Amino acid sequence: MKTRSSKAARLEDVARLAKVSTATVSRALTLPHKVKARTLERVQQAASTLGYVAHGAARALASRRTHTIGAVVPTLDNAIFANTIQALQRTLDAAGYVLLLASHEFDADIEARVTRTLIERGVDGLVLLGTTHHPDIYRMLESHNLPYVLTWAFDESGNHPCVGFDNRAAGLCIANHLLDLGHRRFAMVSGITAHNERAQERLAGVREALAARGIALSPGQVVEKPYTHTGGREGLRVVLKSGDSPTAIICGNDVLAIGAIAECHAQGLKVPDDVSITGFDDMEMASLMTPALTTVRFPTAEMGVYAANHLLARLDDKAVELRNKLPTELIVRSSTAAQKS
Amino acid sequence: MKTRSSKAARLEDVARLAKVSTATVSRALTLPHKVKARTLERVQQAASTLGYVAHGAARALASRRTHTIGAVVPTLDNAIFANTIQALQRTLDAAGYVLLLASHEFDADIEARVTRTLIERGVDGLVLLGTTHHPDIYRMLESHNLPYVLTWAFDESGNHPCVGFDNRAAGLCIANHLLDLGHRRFAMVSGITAHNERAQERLAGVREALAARGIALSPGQVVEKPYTHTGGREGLRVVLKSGDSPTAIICGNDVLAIGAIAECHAQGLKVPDDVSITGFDDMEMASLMTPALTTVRFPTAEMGVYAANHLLARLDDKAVELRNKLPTELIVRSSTAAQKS
DNA sequence: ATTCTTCGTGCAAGCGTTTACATCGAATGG
DNA sequence: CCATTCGATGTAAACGCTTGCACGAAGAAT
Repeated sequence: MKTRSSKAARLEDVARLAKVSTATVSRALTLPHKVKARTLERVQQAASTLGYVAHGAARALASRRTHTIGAVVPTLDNAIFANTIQALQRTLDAAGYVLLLASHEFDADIEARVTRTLIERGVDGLVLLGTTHHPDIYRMLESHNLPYVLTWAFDESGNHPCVGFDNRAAGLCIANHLLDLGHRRFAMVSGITAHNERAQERLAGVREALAARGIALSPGQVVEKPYTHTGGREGLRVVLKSGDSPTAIICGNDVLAIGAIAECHAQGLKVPDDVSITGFDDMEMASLMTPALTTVRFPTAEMGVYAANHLLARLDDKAVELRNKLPTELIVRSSTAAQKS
Repeated sequence: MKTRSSKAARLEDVARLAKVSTATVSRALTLPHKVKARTLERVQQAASTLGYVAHGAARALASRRTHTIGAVVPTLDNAIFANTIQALQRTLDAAGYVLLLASHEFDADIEARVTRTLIERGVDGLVLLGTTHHPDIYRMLESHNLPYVLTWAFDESGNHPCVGFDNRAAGLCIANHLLDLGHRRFAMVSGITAHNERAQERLAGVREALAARGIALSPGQVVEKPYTHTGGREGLRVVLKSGDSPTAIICGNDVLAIGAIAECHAQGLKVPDDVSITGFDDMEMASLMTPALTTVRFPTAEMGVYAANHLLARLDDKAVELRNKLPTELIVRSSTAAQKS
């Protein structure tokens, strides 16, 4: 309350102080090479003494660009998408763009609502996660002619720009690893598969690998739980109770696996001596825990970088490939072991 | 490219279709009770058939409100601030506000830059983390007359609205716990204290508790590392090499502690038999690991909720208390034990 | 010198909303 | 019945910036 900052400075105030027109100030601030060096200096001086901060809304309205990219992710609760978001952030920031983030807790209606909010906020482009989305979302994207890119899944239909990996192959891969170790009694603590093709695909991949060796997963051997530590603990309890006493438990991601291992410890089960446990993702924690987690590494950061660059290129009217499938990698650590006789 | 959505619909288009003025459409959409039921219905019908999405920038320019709150946090890399952000998000969302998030990786200049960007984006309010900020930041806040609130620290000076807790008391508390267990040889793997009063205060609290029992922390017994798992591992190696063979190692937060424990395992040290380790925060992971982590619980989610409500109240011209100090709690688990012999 | 460019700048028309204020018809009160 | 009030709607002026266009000056080409 010391200074009587009656009002924040506007472009006009800067113009007056620098003795030029508002047009020149605008150009000096956004296209510095378009004004003479001396003028530029005067304007910058004026702007700085007034503490001028541009009015984004006015700018957006006039220029029809917000330099904002929106991202809609299922959750911010845990670290699952942290790498991707972080990489997205950094890459956009380096290009002068800001990331607007929204989450929907795996609810399709909320997803549609927050996506709409982002569009309303005027994002120049949108990053979506997965391929399964409310039809309204695709409708809005189209009617606003908004660049977007799907991540964390590869759209086989070819209808959408995307950067992802093969979730099914990942499922195949981890199941084969366990089969090769001699395991024959399996259970899976999957994520919720409804409206989530990533979870569906991983489960399908697991089933496919097992089927190839003549093993089927009965309903009692598959349990769906939210991607939380608690989900992992509960899931483990359920499959243990089912009575098939599995020797290998495939979890839908690392978070579930961490919960499952914690529950094993709580129940006095040794991992991997009594039971092998796997995850998906290879978040940092996977390598730090005891036992360290066997998992499939996903290209989380790469997807963020690619998504950002893809959007930036399109906003710059540059040509870009529309789809990008990145590799995954089996990471064998100490939470899996050969089945003992 | 199927539909020739030449342009997104504007207010005027809706007005024409509903046979009313743009003013009425605007009112129907934002103050439904101000228009007659029949008109309202016509407008809604028209808006929906046109797939109308309001133009946020135009709206913001005219109404001088963006319904956006900005938050500037040190990092999104790990889960440290996840709870607070999540709670903030949810609370704002419930009130029709959107959260705009930015991070600065513990760099004061970047912090000033992104804060400026947020203000430029027209946030109606700002959530900052900690009390130590670039003077430019406080200057901009004032000149724009922007409501803000500091979190994760309690501003003893009383100059700033804040919601936080006593970091020094937390340090005192954990150190006393270890002293009570009989430990006398200490080390601390602190976060980077530069420009970070939270880290400074925790360290100061620890020093104070030790001093009360006649123990001092020599320079070799304190190492500063970034708040990462890797930082924890490296920090542990350093204090181990210092030759004082501490029996208790206080880490600056849970992330550091998790890294430190992983490094202990890697080196064949038993926790807590050979060395006791503690964190700060009580993130979910702390209770899941083996051994489960002794730590001080911070009111992370509560701060998010409070910060949101504080800002919402001020934006609504309601009275609110300006400062709120929340309690912390010592959580004793199995990473600490009495010092043997 | 004269004409043609090029460069730097100013003028002013939007950009799509919101919101005082004006207007008008209907309801109310005397 | 007339005056008054009130509720619903329309009119039009902002909101603060960008940008196409026009213009004059200075340099380049002839």
